[in-house]
Amino acid sequence: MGRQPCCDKLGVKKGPWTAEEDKKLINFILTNGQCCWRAVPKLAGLRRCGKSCRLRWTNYLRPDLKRGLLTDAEEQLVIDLHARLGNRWSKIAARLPGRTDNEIKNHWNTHIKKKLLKMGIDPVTHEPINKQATEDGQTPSSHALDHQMVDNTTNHKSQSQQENDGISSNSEDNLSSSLNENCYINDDESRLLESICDDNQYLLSCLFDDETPLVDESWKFPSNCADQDYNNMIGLPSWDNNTLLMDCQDFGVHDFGFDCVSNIEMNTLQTGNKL
DNA sequence: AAAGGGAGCAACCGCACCTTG
DNA sequence: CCAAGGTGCGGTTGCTCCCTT
Repeated sequence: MGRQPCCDKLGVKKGPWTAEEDKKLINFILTNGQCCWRAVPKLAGLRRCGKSCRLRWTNYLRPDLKRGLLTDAEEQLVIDLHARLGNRWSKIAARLPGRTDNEIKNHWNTHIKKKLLKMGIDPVTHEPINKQATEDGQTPSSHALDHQMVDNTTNHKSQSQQENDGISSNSEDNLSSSLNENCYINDDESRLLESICDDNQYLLSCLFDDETPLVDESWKFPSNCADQDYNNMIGLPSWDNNTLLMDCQDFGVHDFGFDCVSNIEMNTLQTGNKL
């Protein structure tokens, strides 16, 4: 079909974002909200591709992002979800509030993969490597069957269509019911989830509260202790059931009564914006 | 102290899906 | 129904930092 490039390649800057560019993007999003990424660079005065702006915002500038290494509980959750969902990082990220698909993907490739290999577990199939070798050509275990199911939805490009038809949403978004009622989970996994639960009640509630995508949930700044601390840290007041974005769309940045942008910049700079 | 290599991470690329006219 | 534009996702690249020699 010969699609046009997403942006005019000429005069479009690439590479690491500068603090100035970040500031412009944050200011624009907080003032106008997220809409029409293609138009964002022009309106925000950035010589960047709209895609690049979206990526920068969703992965690094969003005020609800957690930074730093994944906790043990988060890591366990990623492993468990990866066993079920495969490399569908966005789906996995949706169940880890404040984490992005890119971050999880990177963490998986750099840390978890190695960890699993060290433990003798195949990071692709989540089967013990030795066991795999002996079971080659034999009837797959129930867990391996899980992966077949996962792979069937992961690898076929019609997967999102299935989701739209409500097929995949049964296997993913209703993960909780799958976990509890279907043979998706064995005793070991059940115990694992329980341990995750003990470690991080919030994460578990996210895992089993599937009605609302967590990526949206994470915008809400719930008033539990951890989030309160986080809000304080980045200088946000605590709001109940309001999304930051909605507020940002309704009011200009300065209507917040605090310098949100500079706080976010601080957050960004503190967390390794290498410039 | 300097060089080389590896690890980690930010960002880009290309493809596929979704939406709209 | 089809084509084109917009968006999101996963894979990959390349830069930077840190550790080892």
